[in-house]
Amino acid sequence: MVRQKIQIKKIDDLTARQVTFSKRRRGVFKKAQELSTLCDAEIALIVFSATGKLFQYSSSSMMQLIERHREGQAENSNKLGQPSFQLLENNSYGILSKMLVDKTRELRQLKGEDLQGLGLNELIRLEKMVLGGLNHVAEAENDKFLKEISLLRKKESELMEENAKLKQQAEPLEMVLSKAIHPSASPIFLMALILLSGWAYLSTAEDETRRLQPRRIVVCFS
Amino acid sequence: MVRQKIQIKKIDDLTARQVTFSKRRRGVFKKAQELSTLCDAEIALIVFSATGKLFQYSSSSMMQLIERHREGQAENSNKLGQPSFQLLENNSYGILSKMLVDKTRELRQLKGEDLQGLGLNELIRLEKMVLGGLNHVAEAENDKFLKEISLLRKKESELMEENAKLKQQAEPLEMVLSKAIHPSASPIFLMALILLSGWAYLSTAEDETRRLQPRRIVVCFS
DNA sequence: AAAGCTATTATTAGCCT
DNA sequence: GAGGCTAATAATAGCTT
Repeated sequence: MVRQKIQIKKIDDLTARQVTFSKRRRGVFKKAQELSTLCDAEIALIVFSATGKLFQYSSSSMMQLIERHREGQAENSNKLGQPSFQLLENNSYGILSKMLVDKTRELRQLKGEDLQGLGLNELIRLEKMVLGGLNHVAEAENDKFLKEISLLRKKESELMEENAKLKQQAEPLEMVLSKAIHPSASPIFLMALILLSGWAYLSTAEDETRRLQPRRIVVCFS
Repeated sequence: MVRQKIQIKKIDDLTARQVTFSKRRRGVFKKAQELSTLCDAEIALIVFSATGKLFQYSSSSMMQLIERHREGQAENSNKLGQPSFQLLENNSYGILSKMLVDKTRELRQLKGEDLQGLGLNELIRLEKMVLGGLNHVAEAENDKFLKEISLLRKKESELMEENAKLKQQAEPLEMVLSKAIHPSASPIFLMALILLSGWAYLSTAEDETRRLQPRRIVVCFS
């Protein structure tokens, strides 16, 4: 921004990084305050330095703003109002249950998003026609763009896969909890499930590809 | 700050206030992001417009940052969770424990990735110098690229936040497990709780639509 | 209402003390 | 390290479309 333009990436030199942190932190806080005053907005700004020190600004009460933010986030949630949800809300598993509901909603929204390309290939071809072989800079740039996009898409795909895995891990817990607190669950019934599940897990977990197609299990007790 | 210096007080004209809000909001968010990237700081920024609309930015997970802020404020360093985790690793709850360990490792690797830009701005400027104003196609293409990249980065950020949230779900799981080793808990009940999780997973994972409506189970003993 | 355009002010990177 | 300086970039107020 000054004597020389800098690129926005982590500053290597520790001293320079600390100086920049101190200067820019003041700048951001000032901008936040100005925005709040000029436009009658409510703002909360929390900054942790790399060393873990906390700096904060809020136009009114930080707690109030955080609470309002939490409410705003949860605003869209209750459509899955499962019967078990009501049951869980007033007991010790309420927090966990609520988190699961929120997560489920977010995943549904995520899946609804359109992840397709935007006709980039068409534009690339058109550009090549116009430029011929003369513009090497543009081509290098395109490569850079395409690599970045490819990287981001790969990352996105990995993240979605991870999300799916995490989701699969988490959801059984919800079911477990709702069942676990049911007063009529018999210890013998649960023991039977222990035997079932232990065997089923061991017999499928060794192979990732089999996990999504568990063996069909037939168990007879006599 | 421009054509004429303004004083920092609430802007009277509604339209002007909205325009300024939109412009300056972008500015503050950009500054926050730059500070986070340049100085390796963790930042959460929550903005409510005068009309109550929520805008937010966070360098990692908003929930994590708010939680960290709350802890920092309370100054209650309770360091819970770690002891119980340690305990779990060597006991009979190995399956669940292993799932947690794996997930934690994956998330740590994910966080270690470098998500910074790749000097695209440098290339863009160079291209503009070479092409002058003649090549409108290339500029349209760049916009397209940049929008795609921006979209992907936004998506990536959302996914990472989601992952962080999913990770946080696991923490209650730890609490469940720490309760599991509480002397007053029934071993049979807790074993059932844990292993049923594995069973429920296997019995529903094959079908996305059935996941929230697990199969009805009938077990007969005689 | 939203997007683009400058003239101006605001911010700040690299130095220096 | 903290604070000050200044050239240079970044942000943006007031317009226009």
